[in-house]
Parts: sequence; structure tokens; C-alpha cells
Amino acid sequence: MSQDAPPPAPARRRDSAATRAAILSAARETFTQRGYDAAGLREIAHAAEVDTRLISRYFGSKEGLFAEVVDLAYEKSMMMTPEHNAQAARTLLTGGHEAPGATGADAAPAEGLLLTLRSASNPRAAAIMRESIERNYQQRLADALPGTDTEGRAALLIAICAGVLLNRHLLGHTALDGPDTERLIPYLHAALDAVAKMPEQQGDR
Amino acid sequence: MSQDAPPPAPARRRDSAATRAAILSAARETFTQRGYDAAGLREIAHAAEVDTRLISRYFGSKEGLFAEVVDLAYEKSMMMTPEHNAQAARTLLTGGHEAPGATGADAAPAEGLLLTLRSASNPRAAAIMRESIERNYQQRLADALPGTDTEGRAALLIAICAGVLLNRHLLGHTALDGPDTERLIPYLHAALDAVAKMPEQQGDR
DNA sequence: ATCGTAAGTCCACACTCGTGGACATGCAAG
DNA sequence: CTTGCATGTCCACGAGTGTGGACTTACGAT
Repeated sequence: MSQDAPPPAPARRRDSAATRAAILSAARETFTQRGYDAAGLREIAHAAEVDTRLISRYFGSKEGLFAEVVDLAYEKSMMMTPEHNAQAARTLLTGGHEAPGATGADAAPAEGLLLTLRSASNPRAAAIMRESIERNYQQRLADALPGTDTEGRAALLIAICAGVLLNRHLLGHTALDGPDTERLIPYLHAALDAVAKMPEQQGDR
Repeated sequence: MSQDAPPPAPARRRDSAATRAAILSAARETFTQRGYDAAGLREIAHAAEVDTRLISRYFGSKEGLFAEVVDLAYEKSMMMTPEHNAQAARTLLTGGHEAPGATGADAAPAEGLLLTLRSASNPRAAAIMRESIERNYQQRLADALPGTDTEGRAALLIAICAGVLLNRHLLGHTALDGPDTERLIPYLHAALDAVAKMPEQQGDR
């Protein structure tokens, strides 16, 4: 009890850095769960236990806040190399339901991609995400690919992952969420390899 | 000129069937271009040159209208068999910019999938689309697949196609829309084959 | 020619959205 | 202690949304 904060305030009172961080965290979660359009500033502010008007103060506008959230998501998102295609296929098809609050490097690529999928319908949000993906993620993935056309193939890999997550989590396809989903892992693995590896390496395990 | 309609009215005046069709057509286009949430009933009504209130009269609600549009889109959407993977890969990566008004069987699967992608962020719309896809499209595709786990693999194929279209048309990934996009066709083709064909058929062309 | 009914039209409600400006407050420097 | 400025708070606006109810019109059958 002697550890109580000296001021009688129950929480932080005047800490702009902490406030910014709280807004950012709440925004990441809300945007990921509901998408850019459906997520309201009032809802984000309520989740962050912060006055609504402070968001506009710190981030300028809803777009500004979103851009910062997207950048953060893809900066920290998991790296995917051709060697990890097997694990990626498994994670995409079976994971994703646990650890919804995982932040940072622990977060699966699903975090950023889910955010992208749910906000892609808004053209402004789509432009922001495209820019961030190409700058933060696609470039690193392309550098890890062998052979030629690495940029395009990296984009193709991202597209395949996004498509699976879309059908599984947004549409909720029963065929991708049932107990038989594990049997699809080899197929998805082969599809990823077909894009990530060169033809002569296809058979490698 | 002698073929003019007998009544001096510039357009149809009292034709419930034609009005319904006009609303449906305008709704399909508007929903596809802007997504479920962004498309307003007033906007659809204006495009169909119809009073807004008529939509609620004919279709009950926005959801009812959307459900009918989705069903129509997937009923008529193109069939995709394993033999057509090459053409599908080409169409997904290079086509889609022409014939935006194509209706019926001529419409690429892009039509229905674009509608799906832009509306997937809304949970209600997602549920409607999932139901329609599984009923109208996925089942036929699964029947055309060899081997086992045909339902799941059909869902996987749809997911891959959706992902490519998402990155290309919604996000506007430059790597998937540039002049080098044609070089990616073999890779996408191989990925589709990896899911659609059995392992021993992989090399077949 | 007349009347019933379907087809089409208009007004309005309750609600949510992002954002602007004016005001109160507490921490840190003088 | 006093002052200055960043930090946090509140009210409100105008523009959207989907939809309900009451009204007017024209077509088709009697």
C-alpha cells in the first residue's frame, strides 16, 4: 500500500508519451478487429481511456492515426523466408485464434494482414497500407527470395497468405476452419513453395 | 424510330419487374465498386433512376438487396476447373481492367470476388457471402477436383484467387500491376496446380 | 366510365460520424 | 509563490446513414 503513487490520481495524469502509446495500442486492436471505417474515434478513445479529442490532437486525423498503426504493425511483423513455408502454412491454417493481444515480434503476420483485410475496402486506407507494406515488408521478403522477379513473387506470397486469412477469418469459411483443416497444410505448403522457390528446388523438403 | 414505346413516357413508368432488375443491376455495380458499407441506398437508387424508398419496398432491407446481388453474382460466375488454371492465372494477373460492365457468364470470377473483397469487412455481409459462396460456387468447384479433401482445396483455391485480386485491385500493389506482371503467371499457375492437382500430376502441362 | 390496388413519391426521425474552437487544469521553470 | 505552456475536457456542428409512415398517381379489371 505504501507503493501507491504519490498523487491521489488513480492512473497517469500528465504523460503524453504514455497517452500516445495507449491510444496507439487501442487503435491497433480496434482497427484490427473492426476495420478502418467501422472503428470510430470515440470507440478507440474509450478503449484507451482517453478523451476523444486527444486523438485528433496527437495524430492530426483518423488517417494519421491509422498510418502510424499500420507502420508499426508491418515494422514488427514476422519475417517469412522460403525455409519457413511449412510453418507459415500451418500457422495460416490452424493458428490465429490464440494470443489476440500479442504485440511486437511475437505477433504473427496475421496481425498486420488482418488489419489490412478489414480496412482494404476504404481507398484511402488501402493506399496507406500499400505504401507501408511495400516499404516495410515486401522489400525484406523480396531480398530473401532466390531467383528473379523477387518483388513480384514476394507480392504474390503476401497475396496468397492474405487470401487464406480472408476466407478463414473474415468470411469464416467452414471448410477452412473445421477439424480437417490440417489436411490442407501440405497443399498450401506446396503452393507457397511454388512461388518462393525456384522450379529445380520444388521437391526439396 | 417506329419502335418507340407507345406511351409518351421517356422510360418505363409502371413495370415492377423492370424496376427490380434496374435496382439489382445498379446495386451489383455499386456494391462491387464501393463495398457494402460505403454503398448507400440513395446512391444505388440514383444510379438506377429510382426512388430510394422503392428499394426497401422491393427488397425489404439493405441486407436483403445485398443477399440477392451476391447470389446472382456467384450463380453466374465463371467455372474454374484444374484444366483452366493457366488461363485463370493469366486472367487474375493481367485481366480485370476491361469490360467492367460485363454481366452473366461472360463476367470473370473477378466480378463476384471483387464484390466479396470490398464487403468482407462487414460481418453481416461476410456471413451472407460465405453462405452464397459455399452453396453456389465452392461445391461445384469441389466436384471438379480430383483426389481427396476436395472441399477444403476448393476453398484454398478461392482463397488464393481472392488474395491476388485483393493485392492487385484493392491495395493496388505496384508489383502486381506493372509491366512485369506477366512474368509472374507461371508462378501463380504452379501454385494453383499445387492445390488443384494431385502430387503425381504436378508436372503436367 | 369507375374503382381497387399496385407502383411510385416525399418528409422526417433517430442515430453516428470526424472534427473545430473555447475552456479548465497541472506540471515545471522563473 | 507565481507564471507559462503543454495536457486534458467539453459542447456542438453539419453531413451522413437506413428506414418508417402517409400520400399521390396510374394501370387493369369490372
